[in-house]
Amino acid sequence: MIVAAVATATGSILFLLLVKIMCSLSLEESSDDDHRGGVALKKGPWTSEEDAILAEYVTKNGIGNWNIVRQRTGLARCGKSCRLRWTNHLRPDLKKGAFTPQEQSKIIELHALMGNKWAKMAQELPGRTDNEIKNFWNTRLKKRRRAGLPLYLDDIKPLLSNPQSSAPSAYIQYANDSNQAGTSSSVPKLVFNNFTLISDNPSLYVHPISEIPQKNTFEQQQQQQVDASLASELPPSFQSFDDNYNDISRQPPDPTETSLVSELQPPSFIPFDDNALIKQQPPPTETCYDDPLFSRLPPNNRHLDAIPKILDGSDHSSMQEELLNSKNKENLDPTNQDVLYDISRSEDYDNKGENAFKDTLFSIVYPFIPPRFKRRYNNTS
DNA sequence: AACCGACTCAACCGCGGACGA
DNA sequence: ATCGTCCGCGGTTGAGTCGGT
Repeated sequence: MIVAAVATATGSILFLLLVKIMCSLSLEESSDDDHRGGVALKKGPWTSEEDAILAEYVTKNGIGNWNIVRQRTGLARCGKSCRLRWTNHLRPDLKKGAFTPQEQSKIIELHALMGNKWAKMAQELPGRTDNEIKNFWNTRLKKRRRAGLPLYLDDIKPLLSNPQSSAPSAYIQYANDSNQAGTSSSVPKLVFNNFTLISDNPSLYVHPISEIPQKNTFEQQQQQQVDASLASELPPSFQSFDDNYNDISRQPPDPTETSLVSELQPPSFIPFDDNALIKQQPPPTETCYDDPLFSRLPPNNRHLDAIPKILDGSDHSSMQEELLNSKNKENLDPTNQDVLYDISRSEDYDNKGENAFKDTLFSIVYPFIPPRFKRRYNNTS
């Protein structure tokens, strides 16, 4: 009997303790909100009536102390839900509709600088919410990952602030820079030395190896038929390289190589989307080539180290030598030369190894790889 | 017309920082 | 120093929509 009474009392105490703990937990915001003050709180989409109540309250009382909104208005919504609804939908300064191309470019640029800092990014895009930006980015991320496309110039992003690079393609400008005085922004700005984004063309990225066209047999046959007519339309860099290559190796071509000529055509892409860029400064003059600091190709030629990674590794030294001696390296786009220069001088190159920059390097260097090496790449990939 | 998968986006969740008692 | 509350952030979910079959 006594034992039973003790057991009952102990059980009651434990029960009361449990109830107390449950009650205290229900008052914490993190577990919020379903039953605050004994009233079941509503979840899910807001109705226009709820919107009107909340908007009227905020208009009269201003924002802040969201948890008393329910008490004052009778809304069956928690404070967090009210704040979210106001900031993301009811604020009068919100911009509705899809992101403009300018805004998309800005988001891409900001994400390259600060990562998933949606709220910070939203500060740079007036009228846009962090939620909108986050959704936009995640959608874009999903699409481009599926397509095997890079998100931005990711591989060279670490270079942008590389203090050792004396001739960077771009740098990060902070709000307290002298020439930024007067701006209220606290977010650093990405500044390109020689180029600026055309705002309605957000497709600025380096094409990865995966975008190099992989022709099937039928397409190869078709390609062979049109190769001759296309040859005269090749970009100058390809034509001049082929001329140069022919100058170097005048011996009769190997018949097996001849059959592969159509595979050796330059890829149908431009290493950089030139349409996305406007040149602000004229290309460097020829005298630049003589200046080791501003060599049109990286002086230490580290970019060439990435190439054997893609090839079979047996003949890369001769290919490097050929590339180095190639007269037409002047045809390399000045911007790409800057990128290569930065990459070759980057500490990140040492830290991450060549794989981190492989795609970027290869897309730039590809047009300058002799055809026979391209064939080797095609066979081994 | 029905179904299905992809996509969009509003809303929720959990966490952590700030701040006052 | 500790606790409770508020607030904001980033990640995730799920309902609705759209387009293709």
